[in-house]
Amino acid sequence: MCSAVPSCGPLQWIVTPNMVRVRFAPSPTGYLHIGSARTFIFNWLYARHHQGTMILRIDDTDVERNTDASLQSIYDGLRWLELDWDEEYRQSDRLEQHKLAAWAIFEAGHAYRDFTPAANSGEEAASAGSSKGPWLCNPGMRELTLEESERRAAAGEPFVLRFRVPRGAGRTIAFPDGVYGEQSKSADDVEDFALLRSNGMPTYHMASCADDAALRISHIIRGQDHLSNTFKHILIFEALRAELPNFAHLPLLVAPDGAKLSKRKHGPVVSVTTYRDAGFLPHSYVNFLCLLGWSPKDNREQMSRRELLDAFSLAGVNRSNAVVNFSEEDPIDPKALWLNSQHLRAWPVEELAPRVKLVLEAAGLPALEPEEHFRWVVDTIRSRFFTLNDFATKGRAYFADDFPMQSEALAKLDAPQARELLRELAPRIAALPEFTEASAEAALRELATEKGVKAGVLINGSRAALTGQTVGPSAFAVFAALGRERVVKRLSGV
RNA sequence: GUCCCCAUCGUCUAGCCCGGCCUAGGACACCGCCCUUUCACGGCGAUAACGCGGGUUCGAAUCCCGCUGGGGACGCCA
Repeated sequence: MCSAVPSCGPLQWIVTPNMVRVRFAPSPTGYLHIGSARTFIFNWLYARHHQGTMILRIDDTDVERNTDASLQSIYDGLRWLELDWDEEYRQSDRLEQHKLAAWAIFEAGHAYRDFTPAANSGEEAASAGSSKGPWLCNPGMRELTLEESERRAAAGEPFVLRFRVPRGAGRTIAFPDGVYGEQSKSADDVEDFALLRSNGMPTYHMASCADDAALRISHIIRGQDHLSNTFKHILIFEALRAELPNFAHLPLLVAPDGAKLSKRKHGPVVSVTTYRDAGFLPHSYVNFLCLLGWSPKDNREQMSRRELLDAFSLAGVNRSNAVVNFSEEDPIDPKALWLNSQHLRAWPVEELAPRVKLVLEAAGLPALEPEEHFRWVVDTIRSRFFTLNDFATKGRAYFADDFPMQSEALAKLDAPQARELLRELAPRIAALPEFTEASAEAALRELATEKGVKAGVLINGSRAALTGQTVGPSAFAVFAALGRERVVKRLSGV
């Protein structure tokens, strides 16, 4: 099992079987994004597969943009997906350690104060996109003597603390990526990034690395958008004299136009709540997300949680971005829907029933009594449904007396004699000594024979009259599902 | 612009590392047929891809180079 994971050597595996520690570190600045959810899932799968520890770390250092609602949406989303974690941290609780770490880097000579006013720095950054070439550092600041730096700081001049990237020495920063393989970049191409802002607060790079080191994260598994940041992070780990974690980057989830999924551009398709509200089974959505950028390599698609856990490995993660196939008209990826229908059919009915009940409740519909009967109905109608919501919409006639009549159903009833025959069937059903699928069928066929019509007229007519639809289970199963009282009432009312 | 990454059916992917078993496999969607006195499920079938150009080789989807295309990073955001 271990051989599939290059970053986990056999010796390490034998000696310290429990040392895998991974983390998911969202910033609470928006609702839970499906890309973030997928990152959580891959980390979680990795942790659980290796009997490791899953850590949730809230990266809330951006005080301006943090919201409680967003934090809540992260918890809600993860809980809905039935995902769990073993340890939880709040980055803001660890501010002092991050600052200390930054100053330790300064003390060691790997950082310097940059007194360039924020506005100028911003202009530099803005113009870096033009023909002037990449921005590496603000002029003059790297070379400031320690004395002058101390003097200006003591005088109260604001500054940002920047990492002094080793340059001009031909230094190459390299690391093996668990997904992308050997990575390397010349230090000459890495800019002097900030460690502390002018208000003294640590930046993301600083806080993140300090925490990853302090929490002894063994594997950093995150989106590919961090691949180029990793070179900076390695520099920080080194300056901190911390052991380097293993890195693995995940291909990004993109829109059909190839662009990174974003809340602004793509709206609700990026929020996990959309899929919850659409009536997805949590596990089926997890399953779908797993298939975006990962494959068990053996053609399996519909997989249980156990199967996912057993099959997961970084070796199965591919390198190209995955398109979430949605459109303006339909925000849901057809494959996600199909996968959901498969799980809906395969799920043990006793576990499915309570979920259906919740959906019915939300739609103001009562579940059926007794429980045994309710389960039987759920089981007989589910093979035509794709989401939980379908039980309340397409399946409304099974739970309520007010349901829409489709035009196709109306057409069946308008067939010659159809209404008369159905109205005649009603008292016969009512008079049955025992009401079962079989007895109802016998009564119906008897009537058809008496009147010399094809049984199909009555069978299809009944389904139409009873459910308002031409789509559905065997008409006799519909009889049994509705119960004698409703059947008689609906038939006589055509 | 600089740096990094990626490139198989419309979409998700297998195959690529360790060239030949690939006239490129599976799945979704679409279409057709079978099953079904309905519809769905299920079964069967059809359409559909190795971005381009050079090498290397007896042989390349697989290895090398270039091009093109796409993505990402380049903030006192995370």
